[in-house]
Amino acid sequence: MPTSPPADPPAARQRVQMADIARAAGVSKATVSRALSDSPLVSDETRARIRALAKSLRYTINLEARNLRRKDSRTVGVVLPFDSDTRRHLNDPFFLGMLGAVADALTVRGYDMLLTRVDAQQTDCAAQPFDTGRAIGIILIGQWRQHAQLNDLAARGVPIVAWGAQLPQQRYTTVGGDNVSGGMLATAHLIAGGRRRIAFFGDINLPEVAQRYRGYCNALAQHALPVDPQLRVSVPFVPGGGAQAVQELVRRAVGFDAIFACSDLLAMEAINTLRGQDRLVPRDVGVVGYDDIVLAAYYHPPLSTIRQPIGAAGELLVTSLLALVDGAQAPSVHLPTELIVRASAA
Amino acid sequence: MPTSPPADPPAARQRVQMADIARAAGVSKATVSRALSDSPLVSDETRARIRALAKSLRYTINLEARNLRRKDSRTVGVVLPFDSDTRRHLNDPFFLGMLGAVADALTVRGYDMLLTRVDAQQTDCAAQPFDTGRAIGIILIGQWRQHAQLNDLAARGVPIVAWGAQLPQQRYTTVGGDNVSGGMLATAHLIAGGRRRIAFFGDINLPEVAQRYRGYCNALAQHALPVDPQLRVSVPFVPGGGAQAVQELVRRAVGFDAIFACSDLLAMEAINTLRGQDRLVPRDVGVVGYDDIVLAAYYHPPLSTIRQPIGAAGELLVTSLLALVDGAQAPSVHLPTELIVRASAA
DNA sequence: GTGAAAGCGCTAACAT
DNA sequence: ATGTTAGCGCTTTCAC
Repeated sequence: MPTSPPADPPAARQRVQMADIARAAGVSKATVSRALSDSPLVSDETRARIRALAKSLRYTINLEARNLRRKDSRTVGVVLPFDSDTRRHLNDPFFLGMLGAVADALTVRGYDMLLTRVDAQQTDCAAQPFDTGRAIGIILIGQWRQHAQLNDLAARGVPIVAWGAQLPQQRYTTVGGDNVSGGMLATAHLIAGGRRRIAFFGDINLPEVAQRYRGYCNALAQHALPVDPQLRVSVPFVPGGGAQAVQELVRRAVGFDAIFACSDLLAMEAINTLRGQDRLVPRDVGVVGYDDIVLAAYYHPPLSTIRQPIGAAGELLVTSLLALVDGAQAPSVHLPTELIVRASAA
Repeated sequence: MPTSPPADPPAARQRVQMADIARAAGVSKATVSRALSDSPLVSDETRARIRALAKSLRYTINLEARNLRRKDSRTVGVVLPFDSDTRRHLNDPFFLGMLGAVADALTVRGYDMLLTRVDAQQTDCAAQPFDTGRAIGIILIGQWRQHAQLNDLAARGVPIVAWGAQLPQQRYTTVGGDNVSGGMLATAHLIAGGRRRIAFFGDINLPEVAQRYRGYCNALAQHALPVDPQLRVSVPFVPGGGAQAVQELVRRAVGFDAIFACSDLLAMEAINTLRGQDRLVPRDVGVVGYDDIVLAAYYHPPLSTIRQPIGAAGELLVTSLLALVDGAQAPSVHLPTELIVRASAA
C-alpha cells in the first residue's frame, strides 16, 4: 500500500465506503453497487440485505467518485456577477429572487447548484465550473455586458444559458423578459393616467434597458407625444441612483409629471426624493417601476410596476440548460411581462 | 480497452486532459501535474513550457478527479430550508441577503458553494452534501426547528454551522443575532417615544422569536410596565401575516399604541393594514421591525428596525465552519444587534 | 528533475 | 445472480 498514510489523517477516513458494506455483507463491491442503484441483476433478497446494511451503517455513496467514473453529474453551475466597481455586495432583490427561483427549479428536478461569483468583466471565468468538470452546464444570472465573450463560450461548446436581453448575432441562449413590451406597458399606463411629460430612468447602455427605452418611445409615438431626450436620465443601478436622477432632472429644469424607472428600487428612491421636495406620488408625479420585487406591494404608495415572471424564468433557465446539456437546441425566449397596477401612477 | 465506448459519446469527450498535455509536451503526466501545481520538483523551463501549452490548449484541471485523489475539496454546502407548508418559494429577503453574504465570504476565500434546498422537517438530509463527499462542511441558513436532529449531525462529526439562536444543550455551532438585546432595544425605543401599549408580533415557538419576546418583557419590566398577554399575537412568517395580526388585535379589542414586529415584512404589512383603518404610523401607532432588510430604508414611513449584521454573519458562518473543518473548535456566537432609528416609531 | 505505477471510491464490461 | 477486473482523471510515492 504505497499511498496509505502512516496513521489516520486528523479526524477523516472514518467514512464508511462501499468496500466496507461489501465486506460486511459478504459480497463484492460490484453487487453492492448494483443493489444500491436498483439494478435488476441482483436478487431481491440480496438487495434488501445490502440496503438495510447500508442504512444501518449510514452509508451514502460518494458522488464525486461515481461522477468521475460515470462522467456525468447532477450539478449545474450558477454564476452571479461580482461587480467590482459598483456594489460589492450581492444584495439586489431582483437577482436574489431569480437565484431563488432557479434554486427551486433545480431542486424539483433533483439537481444541485454550484454557486460562484465572478467578476463581471472576466466573463471567461464563468465557464470554470464547467471546465473543471464540476458542473454540466452554466446558468448566468445578472447583467452581463460581455456579449462577445459569452458567444465564445457557447462556440467552445459550453452549455450556457443567460438571463437577459436577446441580442443580434447571439450564439448563446438567453431567457429574458419582453423588455420592449414592458417599456410600452409602463409608458402607456402613465399616458392613460393623463401624464404627458414622462421621464425615463435607466442606463441604455445595458441591452435590457435599451429595449425598455424603445418600448417607451414606441408608446409615446403611438400617442403622438414627443420623445424629449432631456427626460432620459442615465442612472446606474446603484444605491442612491434614484435620488441622483431626480436631482439631475431638477438641475436640467425640465418639467415632468411622471417617471418610468427601470427598477423598483430606483422608483422607490425617486419617490422618496420627490417627497422631500414636496412633490407627492401619485398626485403630482406618476411613477412606474420595473421587476415587481416582493417589496413593491408593501411600499407606500404601493408601487405600480412591470412584473418579470421570475418563477417561470427560473424554470425556463433550467429546462433550457438541461436541453442544451442533452445536445438539443434551446431557443432564446422572451417571457411576457405584465403591468401590475397599484397606486403610484393612478 | 474494455470500457472504451465504440464511438465518442454524443458531444462529450472533447475535453482535453492531462494526458493530452503530457503527450504534446513530450513528458509524463506526473510532470504535468507537478508543473501545474507549482511543485519545486520541476525545472523552470519545463514548467513554463507546460503552462504555456496548457493555456493554449485551454486545459483546466478536472477538480473532481483531483479531489477524489487528494480527498479534499474547496466546496462548502449551504442549505436552505424548503418549507413545504408555508412558502414554497425561496424569497424571504432576509435569508436571501444572508445567502448573498455567505456567498461573498466564501468567494473571497476561494471556496465554492453548493446550494441545496431541503425540506425543513427532514433536517437529516441537510448533511447530504457532506455525506456524499461533495462538500467539506455545511452551513445552514434559515429557521430550523429540528434542534435534536442538528445535534445528531454534529455528534456524527459533520462540520456544521447554523444561523440562529443558541439553545441549551446545543452541540452544534450557531451564529446568530443577539435577539434578547434586539427585543429590548426595539421595545425601549418605543417606550422612550411615549408608547405604553406595545403589541408583539411573532411566533414564540421559534427560538429566536422567543428570545426577542424575552427582551421585550425585560424592557417593559425595566420601565415598570405590565406585560399584557393579549398584546402578543402569534403570527407566522407568511405573506399576509401582518394584516392578520392587526385584525386579530382589533378582534381582541385591546388598545395598543405601538407594535414590535419580528420581521420588517410583518411590520410593513401591519403599517399598511393600519393605514387602511385610518390609523397612521407613527402618529397613532409606533412600529419597529426586525432585520433591516434593504427595503426598510425605502419604505414610507422609513422603518425603524433592529439591524442584524448580515455581512458579519456571513463572514463568521464561513470562518467558523472552516475552523470546524480543520478540527478546531468553533464557539457559538451572538452578534450585536443595533437599533436603526428612522421614522416609524418617532 | 523526471517517469512508472499504484490507487482515490466508484461502475461496467466481461466472465462465470 | 454474483465476482473479477479494468479503468474514470488525477496525485504521489518510489525508483532512477
